[in-house]
Amino acid sequence: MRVSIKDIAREAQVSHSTVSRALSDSPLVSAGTKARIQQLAREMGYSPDAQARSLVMGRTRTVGVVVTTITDPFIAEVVQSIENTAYDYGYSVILTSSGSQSKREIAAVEMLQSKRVDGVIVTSSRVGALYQGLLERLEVPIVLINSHRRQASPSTFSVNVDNRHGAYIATKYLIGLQHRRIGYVGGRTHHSDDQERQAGYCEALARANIDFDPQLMVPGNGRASGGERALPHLRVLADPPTAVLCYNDMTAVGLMRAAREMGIVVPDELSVVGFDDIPFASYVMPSLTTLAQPKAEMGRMAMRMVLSLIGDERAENIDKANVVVKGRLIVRESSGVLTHSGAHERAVARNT
Amino acid sequence: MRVSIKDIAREAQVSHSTVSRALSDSPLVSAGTKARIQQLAREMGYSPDAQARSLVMGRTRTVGVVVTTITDPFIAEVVQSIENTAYDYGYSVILTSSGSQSKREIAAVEMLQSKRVDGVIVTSSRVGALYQGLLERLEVPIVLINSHRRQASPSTFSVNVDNRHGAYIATKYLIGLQHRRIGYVGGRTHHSDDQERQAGYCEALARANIDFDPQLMVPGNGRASGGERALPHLRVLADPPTAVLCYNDMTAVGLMRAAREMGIVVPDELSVVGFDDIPFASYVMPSLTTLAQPKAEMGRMAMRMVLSLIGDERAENIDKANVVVKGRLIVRESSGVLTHSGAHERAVARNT
DNA sequence: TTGTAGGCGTTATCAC
DNA sequence: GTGATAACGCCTACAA
Repeated sequence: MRVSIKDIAREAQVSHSTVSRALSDSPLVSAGTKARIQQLAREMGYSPDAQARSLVMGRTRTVGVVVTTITDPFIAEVVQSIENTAYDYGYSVILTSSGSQSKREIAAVEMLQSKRVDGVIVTSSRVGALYQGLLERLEVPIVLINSHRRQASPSTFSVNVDNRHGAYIATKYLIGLQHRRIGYVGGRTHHSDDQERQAGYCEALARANIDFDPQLMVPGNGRASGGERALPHLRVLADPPTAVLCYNDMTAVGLMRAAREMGIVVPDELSVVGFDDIPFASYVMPSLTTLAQPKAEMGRMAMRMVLSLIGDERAENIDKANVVVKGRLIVRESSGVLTHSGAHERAVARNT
Repeated sequence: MRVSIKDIAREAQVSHSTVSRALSDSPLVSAGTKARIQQLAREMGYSPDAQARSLVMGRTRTVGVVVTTITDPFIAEVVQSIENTAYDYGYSVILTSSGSQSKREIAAVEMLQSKRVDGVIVTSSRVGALYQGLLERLEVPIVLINSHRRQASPSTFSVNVDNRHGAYIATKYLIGLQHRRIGYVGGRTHHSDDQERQAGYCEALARANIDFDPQLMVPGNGRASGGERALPHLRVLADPPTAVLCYNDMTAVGLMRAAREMGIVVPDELSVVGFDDIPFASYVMPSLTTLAQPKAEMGRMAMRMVLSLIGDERAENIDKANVVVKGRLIVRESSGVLTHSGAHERAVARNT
């Protein structure tokens, strides 16, 4: 049988309210009985029932985290940071994944509502009108990480990477390496982050007086297969690109795989730059130059923003706003100065 | 204000018990009032309070999942499968990560106990005596995935990959490719899964009448850095290995990176085999031959085993046991038949 | 300093 | 069929 404060009360010959006070370290209990009760509670293996407490307190100290899939390495890092931060503040995390299916999005929101979470964090989703409406009906703070949404709302805030800036920096870097024919392989079209990255890419070209060539911009899908399929479209051009910026690292990885199969040497013949800096970016070969998103920081900020919106004093100095954080370029091996040497010479040279 | 069954009762001019019955679709309510109440509940935006319900029902329909870190791609896949299965059965998941710190392990168990989870799944942890004792005090079913534990206990079951068999298969495969000098780069020493994989490796050698050479077995740490550091130790040997089995994929990836830096061509000069089949195994270059663990199946089994142990009728046909599942070898590019050709010829040949 | 009583939102057991 | 009433485990006025 599970032991409750009543059981302790009986054992200690006091009322259950005294036990409750003693266990919450209230000053309204004599030091003696307090110590005695706390000791007893330990001995009896008492564990407070969070549900009963929440029922009367009106707070669960629980947040819901909604992801598309936790197997996405970017999302996993963000979630890890959310969980760590939640732990620091005495909160726990209910994890739900939607697989981008609206049926599961709906189920997730309903379940989080029934569980009476104090706040919700949504990561990397396209938040449709229906979904957003659902979320807002929860009447708890909502923080969206890298998620596009229709419109602002009083209780919904966001933490986003500066997509435009990131793509701008990355493209500018490639231009600095003398590249003039720079491709862009996108994510899913109509996703706002893809569009923003496109915009940053175009802006960098424009500032360097490089004509934008729509042929150099091909769509992907945010996964490796997108990059893999994109490369042939670029190589078939009369004047193919010498460098490619990819929507994200997985796209870049797929593109590099295609390059290898086509016998194109990266970075000698083609520079490749990704976006995200997933852990694997440094382990692919060649290792991937990429625009790193501050994933841990974003998770931490989102969690603290939720706390702040809930009214937790410990996080009151946190911005309650739509925060935009800047990424930074991490230069690795997949990018290099434009050269005119062929692959063959290079490969031989490397092995002598 | 949040709407409760009392609010609906007032509005519908019935007692709150009738509302409760109507909403749970009890046959003890007339079809008319039932429909009326359900309609009203929808209009008023009613959401049942899971905590209040759990309080009286004695079940939360929630399971706790304890991981070391969700950023481990193997763990992420397992957790995703757990979450999917939980969703299928109407359960939700509380995620906690311990970072292998006993302080956080303790906190996690306490929190899960307070939250009154119906069961717990622990992934890829070394479950120390203290930790296991703590878990068992929860008095709920516990299922360990790939986690070593001291001893059996009535409510604690496990789902494990057959480490010995997996390493045996992988090593046998390399022997079949004519390799005779085969190295093994371990995980953290004293982890039982590492020891079991070692045993499988040794067994395969023994059956092929290949002498076991302790010099060919070097420790790692389960991460890329372990593989990276291990390779030099192997190459410095008088008779270095022509193939290496690694404790896991990350170790293999690190080892391949070291190989590249040392100018060793995989698989021409060195065959590399991993263990796990993390998603990236197929994207590293060369792609990694590895022993795949059935991650989705393991997550699903663990979750269903919990349900079965809880007494959920829908999962009653599930084994309540210490299940061992077999992995299967996935041959990719990082392994090949032993040859005596040098790197130079090969590399040139490839680029012509 | 301690005890009594009420209530949080449910479900369940009785009567009627 | 429906409605009181109690109970789940906890917190918190209010009373003593």
